[in-house]
Amino acid sequence: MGDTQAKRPLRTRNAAATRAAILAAARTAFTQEGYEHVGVREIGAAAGVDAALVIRYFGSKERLFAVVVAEQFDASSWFAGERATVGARLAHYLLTKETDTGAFDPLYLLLRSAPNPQAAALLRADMNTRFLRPLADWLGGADASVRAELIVACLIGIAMLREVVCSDLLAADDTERAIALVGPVLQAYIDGAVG
Amino acid sequence: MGDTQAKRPLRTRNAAATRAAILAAARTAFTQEGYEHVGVREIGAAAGVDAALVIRYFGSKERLFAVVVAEQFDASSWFAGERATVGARLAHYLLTKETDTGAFDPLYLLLRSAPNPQAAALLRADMNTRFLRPLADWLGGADASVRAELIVACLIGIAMLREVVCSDLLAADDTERAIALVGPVLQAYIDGAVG
DNA sequence: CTCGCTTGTCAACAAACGTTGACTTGCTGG
DNA sequence: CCAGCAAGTCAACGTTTGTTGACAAGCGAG
Repeated sequence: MGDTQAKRPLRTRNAAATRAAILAAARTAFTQEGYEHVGVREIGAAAGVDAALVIRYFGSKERLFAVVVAEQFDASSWFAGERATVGARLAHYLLTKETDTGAFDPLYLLLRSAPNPQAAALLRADMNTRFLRPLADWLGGADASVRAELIVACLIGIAMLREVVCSDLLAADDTERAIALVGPVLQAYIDGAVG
Repeated sequence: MGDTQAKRPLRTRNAAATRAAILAAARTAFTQEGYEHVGVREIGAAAGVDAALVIRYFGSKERLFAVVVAEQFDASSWFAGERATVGARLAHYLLTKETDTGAFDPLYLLLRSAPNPQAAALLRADMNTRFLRPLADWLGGADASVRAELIVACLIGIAMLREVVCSDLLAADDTERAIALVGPVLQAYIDGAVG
């Protein structure tokens, strides 16, 4: 966050390290601001590098975004541990996570970049192959794919609500109540105990 | 959709009618493509008018968007009729609605324009005052505002999933199953019968 | 009929964008 | 030690964007 100066090398010449720095900067920026609101100049500056180098290393902004998406889309960390408590833990994570942190979260990457058609195409592909499909396999049972989608829809919707309509509701006071309301629903989808 | 010619007046001089035409064009365009992917030139062309006139009538693109949002954000049509069947009807509407139609839907306006900070601020305000608050009042009971938010989150999430991840899942075959799974959850939030 | 206000168009603006090619700088193998 | 290639910078391009001010045209009142 502090290395915006460009004169002193600031890092010994190393293609791999520079590439990694660009990728890390892009990951943070895309997650926080979305595909279209991040410029390659901004990414370059955050990595302590000229914007042209970003293009030279990744071909285009779109391909850089594709690398970021492919690199980090992963559902396995979310749906792990004891199955009976996944719903509650997921609800807790969703509703207590700080929204303004730079930590990567595929959910925020998705909802902040979805309106762009090119970004949406990339997100669509990885969302299906790396998230929904594994989740459906993990769920098993009847209507596994539909249940997987509804779980993801629930996650996206809550993240979206916290992101866009953040001010008034879902305030700190109601967080516990919200967790108590969301958890069982998620768990019902996981167990296939609805309908 | 067909009146793109600009030479012949095509409409008698009428400020009110022209303003309405611009507003209608903006409504459709913003809903289908989102705030940032619509240019004032595009809106003007759809209304059979020069882009400069759009600005002269509404001050700026942002204010035009604000008018569109304020004009149409309304929850009352969704949460009407027999209370016991609202969940099922809502689920059916959500999952069978054609996504590519030009029909206005505040949900799509929201999720396609949310990444833009200025648009998000406007959406946030109207979402709260014109949607969540009335819905919470209509719901009543314990945790009304939290339940209202979770209902909206569910709607947004499903719309988002259909919009972004449209290809593989939530296909036509599974629609009935999805409706059967979503309806009861929404109804439970409406009745306050969760947790 | 004609004056004058309203309605509308046109050309141009400054800024930002991704991208490109030519240039300079630094490390390293022989 | 120095040639050569890799790593990085710089200036510029062509578009596209929202917005502006000056100008043309139409309609109603007198």
